[in-house]
Amino acid sequence: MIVKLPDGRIVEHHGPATLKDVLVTTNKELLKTTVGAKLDGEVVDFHRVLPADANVELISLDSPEGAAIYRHSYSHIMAQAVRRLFPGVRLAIGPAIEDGFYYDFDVEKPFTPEDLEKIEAEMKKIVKENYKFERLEVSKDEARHFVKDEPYKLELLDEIPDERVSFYRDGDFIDLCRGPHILSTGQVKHFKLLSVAGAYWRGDETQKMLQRIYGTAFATKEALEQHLQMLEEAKKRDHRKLGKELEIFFFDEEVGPGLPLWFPKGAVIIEELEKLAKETEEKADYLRVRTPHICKESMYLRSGHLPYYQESMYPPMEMEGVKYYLKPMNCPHHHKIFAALPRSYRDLPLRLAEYGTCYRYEKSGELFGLMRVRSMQMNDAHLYCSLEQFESEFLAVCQMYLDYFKLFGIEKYLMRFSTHDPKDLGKKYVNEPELWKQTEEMVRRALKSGEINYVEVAGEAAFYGPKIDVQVWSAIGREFTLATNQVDFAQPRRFELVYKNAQGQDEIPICIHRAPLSTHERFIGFLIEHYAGAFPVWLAPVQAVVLPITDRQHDYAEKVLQRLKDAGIRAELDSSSHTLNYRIRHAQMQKVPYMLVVGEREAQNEQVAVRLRNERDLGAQPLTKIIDMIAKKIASRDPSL
RNA sequence: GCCGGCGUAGCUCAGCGGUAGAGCAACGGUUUCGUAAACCGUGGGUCGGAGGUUCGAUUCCUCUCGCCGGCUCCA
Repeated sequence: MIVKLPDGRIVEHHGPATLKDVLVTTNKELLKTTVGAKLDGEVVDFHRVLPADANVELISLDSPEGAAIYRHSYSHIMAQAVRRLFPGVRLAIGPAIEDGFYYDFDVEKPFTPEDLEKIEAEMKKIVKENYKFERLEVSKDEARHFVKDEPYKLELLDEIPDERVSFYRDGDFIDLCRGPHILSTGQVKHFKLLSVAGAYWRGDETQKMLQRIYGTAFATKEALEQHLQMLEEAKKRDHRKLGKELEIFFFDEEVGPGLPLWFPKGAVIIEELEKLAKETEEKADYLRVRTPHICKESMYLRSGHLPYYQESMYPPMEMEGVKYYLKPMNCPHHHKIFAALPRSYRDLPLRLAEYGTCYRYEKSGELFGLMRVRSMQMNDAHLYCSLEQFESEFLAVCQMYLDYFKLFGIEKYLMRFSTHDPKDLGKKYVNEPELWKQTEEMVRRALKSGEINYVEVAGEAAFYGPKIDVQVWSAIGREFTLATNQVDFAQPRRFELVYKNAQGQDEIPICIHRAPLSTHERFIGFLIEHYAGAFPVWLAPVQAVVLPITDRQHDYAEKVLQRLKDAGIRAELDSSSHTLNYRIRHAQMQKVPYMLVVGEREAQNEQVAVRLRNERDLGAQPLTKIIDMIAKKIASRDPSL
């Protein structure tokens, strides 16, 4: 047997053995820092008897695979503690997740924060008691007998195809589990329970709600502390906190949940984003349109929104016996614009764009600051094209995302190709099985030809077609779809959209829905966190603040302010009677990119002393030069100061 | 929508069965200052809302609204 150690050295062992046997005889030290091994890509633990010809690579505690193993072990330790403290509990599932673990429990009374403390204390005991994790393999029948009082485990067992299944035991606790696990409960000592929350069994809202406890664990005390501190830091860049502090947006109880109000500073950011979108779309030959916020019921019956999207729509208002709905999407209105004129193949691709205002009745518990709201303005456009044009149109849209992301410095994102799940046809998705297959294949081909990295997820498509979603994460780690690029084969048919092809025959166009800049709400929510409130100059609500040192420079400061404004720079003058230090601190906390200090010397020489938001001091500079510099940064949307 | 937690001044928070307090902010005055908090003073709250228990409720109970952590769902 060949064992590759984390430092690259190789250890040989003769005959079959468990990993533990090998390490005990060759390198006992490694028993402390190794949590398992990789055997032909499969992760195995200490307990597996490995064949004589095995070629394994050790997994150390500090590797990502190692972390997943000990975190999973911690979900067992937590379940063990819960079982000791709440004997009537029924166990559901307990996996490792990114940065931690959870376990779902069915308990009579939901856990309180005090319960969490008790559970944590009990877990510490279990860690100290240092039980070995033992693997037991049994037949399914034996397994059923083992878990006869655990309804959730029985359900899980029924779904395991294998004839034999494994259990893991540590001390007084045993759980159905594939493994692998750490050597013993004392091998990793640093953990913390973070929160309790309700969670439906199998994530299905028709099923029973269980109690989920989240926790985190790390190989070292330092790593745990660092992680906890990172969580604290993340809270500081939470857009809900910064949004109010920087006077960007707020919510008002009386206006309603999920209905943000934008302060003037927020409106500035919106205007800048719209300017960017208009410029970009104009270059790409998009045409702007405008549509009303409501429409009659009949249009949403035709579009398919009413059968497939109704639960996300505000209830209708009735006038003169006709029902009107607030629009949850802009597409039907745009389809009407396509249909309003006779279209020829020469008109295609036709790209209709609008920052459309939509309203969606999101369930109250789903609302989340600006990231999930009920009123939103979408960076929307619908591209109508022929089958032949599809690929290049689709890829051009993907390229547009990537260009935007580069501009904003967005590096951490995931392109997700969302396809339909055939079992939901007619329920979540329009019932066109063949068209679904064809369209999805078309998108797959386009993605491959464009060499775009993506993951494919079934069951996440829009009701009218597959889509590419760009996933990002909020400061506190919640995942959101930022941009979206969707293919629609259903609505063009339903709206009877046609164009005359070169042979003079009617053809149905394909429609691409796209929103690379997401909605103003979600995009700005995301940007606030992405920049931690320190927007690049072109987006900063206040780009420069003029700070006269004393009242004697007031006139000159006014002049500087005027010159800045004349150059199109959003500038303010802070001539309040606070000390200079105070005013600098204030500007700094408002994340104003440029602080222009003017004292006696600057006033005499037509200069300003420039302090940057990043605390760099450019010293005294000619006013003209600085104005020129800032104006250039704005015009080129330069991310640097 | 579901499970749990929380709502006290603009913000961060203290208090608690006898009708409210701090710091910062705001406002007034003094200060005129060279790169992250000058000094003094003043005002500000139907303690989220409604009902109940009580001689008396911000405090205890019920309902309701909103927010937060998740689940589900999504731009």
